[in-house]
Amino acid sequence: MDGQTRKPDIKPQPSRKVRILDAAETLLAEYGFEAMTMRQVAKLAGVDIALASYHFGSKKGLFEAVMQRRADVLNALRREALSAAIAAAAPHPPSVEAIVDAFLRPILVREMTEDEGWCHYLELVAMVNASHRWGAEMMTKLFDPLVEEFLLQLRKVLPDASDDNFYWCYHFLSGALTLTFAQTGRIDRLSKGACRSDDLEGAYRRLADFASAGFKALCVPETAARAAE
Amino acid sequence: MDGQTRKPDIKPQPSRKVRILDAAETLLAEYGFEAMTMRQVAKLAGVDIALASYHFGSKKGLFEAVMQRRADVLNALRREALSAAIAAAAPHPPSVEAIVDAFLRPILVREMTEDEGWCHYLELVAMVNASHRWGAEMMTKLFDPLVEEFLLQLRKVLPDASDDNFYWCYHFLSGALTLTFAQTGRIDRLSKGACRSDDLEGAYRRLADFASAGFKALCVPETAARAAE
DNA sequence: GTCTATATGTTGATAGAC
DNA sequence: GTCTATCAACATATAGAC
Repeated sequence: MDGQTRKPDIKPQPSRKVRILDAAETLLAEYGFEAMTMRQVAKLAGVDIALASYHFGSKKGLFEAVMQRRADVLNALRREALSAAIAAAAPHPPSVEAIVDAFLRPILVREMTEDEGWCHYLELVAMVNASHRWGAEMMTKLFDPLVEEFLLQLRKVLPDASDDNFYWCYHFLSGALTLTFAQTGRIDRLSKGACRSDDLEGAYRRLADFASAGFKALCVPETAARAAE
Repeated sequence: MDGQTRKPDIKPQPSRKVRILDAAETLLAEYGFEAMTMRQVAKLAGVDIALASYHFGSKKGLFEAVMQRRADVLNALRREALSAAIAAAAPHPPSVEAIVDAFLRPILVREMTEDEGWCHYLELVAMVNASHRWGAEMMTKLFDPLVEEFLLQLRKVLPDASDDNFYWCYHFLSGALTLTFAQTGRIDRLSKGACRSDDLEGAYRRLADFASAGFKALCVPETAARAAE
């Protein structure tokens, strides 16, 4: 696992390959895929321009590697959180709130909120999700397999929801989620300082309540009927 | 108003300036700001490459002109819808549902759902909203003045909401809204055909219910307390 | 694995004729 | 207003030395 001489006291600098990924992540979040240049990446990573092509084949390949890297981590954390929610509620299925919480909370783990790299990644996910060009394909590939596991659990506590209401609710949650964690700073201006984009903990808590209420309003017939009064 | 010879039976071709705006709108939605080239714009508009610079100064100027054009139209329609909702409910303030409806419904007017240009514009708004680079500045400038009028009305029926809950709710609505009308096609895949991205009418109806329920859950103390049980 | 050097193409912008 | 011609800068990608 560690073929190097010995682990120094000071945190060793990441490998060049990792530095390229980090640099690309930062620049993709800031400028988007087309505006980011391989030259910028090489410069920020402190390596030669040709090395990125060597490791990732092409600019597109580098982009995909950046997207995949943390998607794997996030999916693992979410899967874990979902399993824990199921175990905690057994033998009953977990509540809507518990499932939504398991979906959202992993984004808040210490490692993420304190790692600048994760912030850049979440900005990037928001751009990709909203993008006509990559939105469907990339988000589907990266996240939807696990999303389907969450929806399967949600189905058990929302058995009477129609398919379309059910999926649209997830879609609304996805839009609110990606925009919120992109931390664009718009809400800071609109609220004149009452809300801060970087208050991820506060945003998470409110989004969980907001989305849970939305799911119930559309996916629980009794609630839906009452709302229509 | 019409300095040309006579209005022909066939719809006259728009002016070159308008054709440039239309072309840029299409290409911006498809490729994003940096990836779109002035050459593509000129080719699609059927004009010379230099004309876009002549009319709009620069690529950035063209981008801003595209964003502004339909924002003005949408804001006018929304202002009208809000006034109508206030008039209909007078002397009471309109309900949460009525205000949210006035905010969302203008996007559905016939002219919009049938005009391909509007679809491109809405894709573009989703990208800008999620963009760290332009999100805060551009959305604030284009849309937030009118958003504040809507929030002022919402305040009247949600007097006990805390400022932060209130603004976060709008933010969630904004994310769900822009992603939904971007029609990225992701939901089509996830739902295996049960939902269609281009079902704007259905999406609007569900989003109105979803967001109204969310607002009430977070901004009505009684509801919020009950939700916490 | 890493870098130098370079091939080959495209970009945004503008000066100036009409 | 509209177009032709052109520029300097910059892009991705790769061949080949180390």
